[in-house]
Amino acid sequence: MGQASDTGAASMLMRHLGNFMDVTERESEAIAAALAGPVLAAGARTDLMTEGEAPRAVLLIVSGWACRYKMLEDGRRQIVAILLPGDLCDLNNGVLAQMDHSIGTLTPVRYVEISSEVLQRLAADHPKIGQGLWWQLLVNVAIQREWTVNVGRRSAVERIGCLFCELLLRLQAVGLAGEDGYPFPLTQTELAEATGLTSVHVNRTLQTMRNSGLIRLADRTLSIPDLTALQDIALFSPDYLHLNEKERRSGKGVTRLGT
Amino acid sequence: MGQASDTGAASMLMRHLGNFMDVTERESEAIAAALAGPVLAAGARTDLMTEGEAPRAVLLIVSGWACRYKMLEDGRRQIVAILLPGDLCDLNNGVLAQMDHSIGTLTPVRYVEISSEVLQRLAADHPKIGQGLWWQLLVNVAIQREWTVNVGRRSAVERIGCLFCELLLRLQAVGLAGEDGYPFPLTQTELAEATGLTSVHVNRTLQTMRNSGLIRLADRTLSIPDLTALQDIALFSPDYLHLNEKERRSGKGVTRLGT
DNA sequence: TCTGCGACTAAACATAGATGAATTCCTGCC
DNA sequence: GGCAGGAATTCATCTATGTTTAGTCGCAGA
Repeated sequence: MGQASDTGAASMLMRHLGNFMDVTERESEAIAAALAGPVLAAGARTDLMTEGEAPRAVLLIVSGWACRYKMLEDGRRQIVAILLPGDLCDLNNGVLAQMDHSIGTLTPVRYVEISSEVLQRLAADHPKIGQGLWWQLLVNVAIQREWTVNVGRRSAVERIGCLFCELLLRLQAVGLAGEDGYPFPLTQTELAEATGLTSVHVNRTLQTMRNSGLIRLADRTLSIPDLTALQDIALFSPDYLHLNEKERRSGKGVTRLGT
Repeated sequence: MGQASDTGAASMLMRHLGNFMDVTERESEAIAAALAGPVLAAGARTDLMTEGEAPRAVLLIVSGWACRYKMLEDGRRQIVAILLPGDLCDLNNGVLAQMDHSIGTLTPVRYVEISSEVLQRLAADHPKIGQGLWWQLLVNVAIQREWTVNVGRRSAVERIGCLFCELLLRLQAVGLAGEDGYPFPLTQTELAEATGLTSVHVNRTLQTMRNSGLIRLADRTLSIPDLTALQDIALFSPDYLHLNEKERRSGKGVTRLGT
């Protein structure tokens, strides 16, 4: 924090990949070179890509929050993913001709656009980075599955609780959350769109959660006094985020207890 | 149908990839070689892979239906994807150490296991096949997103309607569905687990849909007398299946009207 | 200072869908 | 040919969540 270089595009991506692999000097230079393009900026609530368009490039979120969303003809909107700094969208390889969903910002966002070719070359020249990108993609799919479970089978408190836990871990993974809380920019309406509820019911549910001391949420800041309690109530299990692959692969994978 | 070779592992995969690319003689031989392993069989309702395990290999469904599912601690189950013949599961590249969901059969299934290395070599030697595998993966992610919308924002009729439409198109894409119907092996309980409903409510909803003539479903066979009507009622749009990429890429992409 | 807008809150009412239990219908199996 | 167990069906009841409406607050612009 504080130092300008820490919040650059390359270092943001490296922070994220750092959860999967150790990045060597050489690799870090290659990443910096690949992300040399200009950092672009977009205001809150604007589309970075729109359903139906041809995907132009791969987007790397540098700061701010964005989301993937789909709309039904009659206006119902579902946010299907939240994109945080360090997240790479649409590792498309030029395969799909048309976006089947939109990408929109939730807050003001800084981002860079990377061409598929540059990324492909990066992955080819540095296999470990290639694996890292692959890891990001697979984790995103895993998150998408978990979201399906979330809206399909969980109650309102559970849905919101799980989302809060997921975001805490993901933000911590890129150094953007404290021990037990983080800035939470979503409006209740957007929270509703992400959880498959209505804003009214989200409001009701947040009140309950506040009253029972599960969360504190005010002034766009969320804090979770007792993470274990929230995880238990929400039936949240962090496995699907695959945040510990590095340790596991490096052989010390024996440390797991119980399960 | 009928000829044995038509239902082999290689030809099943090629049927699927055929929606994305034209497969040359050379490529088809390479695919056949890569899938030379034995065809395995599993009964209905058994796990091919279980949450928590290390993924052994990539699975190619040759015949029968399977699914991905996740269970909550208290027993609630959500089916997050349906796997049909020609589908490749867990293009994992050896990156993730642990399955975050299970893969189970719905009917008796014949399948082959392919090692990541073999697939990687296949993709490296035949870039177009590599793209085809990439396409499969991206479409699966797109389907997953659509399922999130489905359970998050759609009503019971819409959810079931959309699922029926999706399966029709996907089965037609591998030559396993007729013009307006297909064998439908799921029980109402499983249908409920896939749509985020209860079996009782699925039953009610199916009655309604039958009575209004939208579908016929009996003897494990579904038929859709008026696909357009069902699509309209369910707010189904097939874009996310990306079944027309071949035409679109080959330049005649100008044929689209309206939109 | 006034006005308008969006976020949040709140309460009353409506309903889609869940729950639980009972009955019937198949289908495979002995 | 009878039986067992799962699947489908139906009913009655309940509740979590949606809908509607309205009020408050803070902030931005005129």
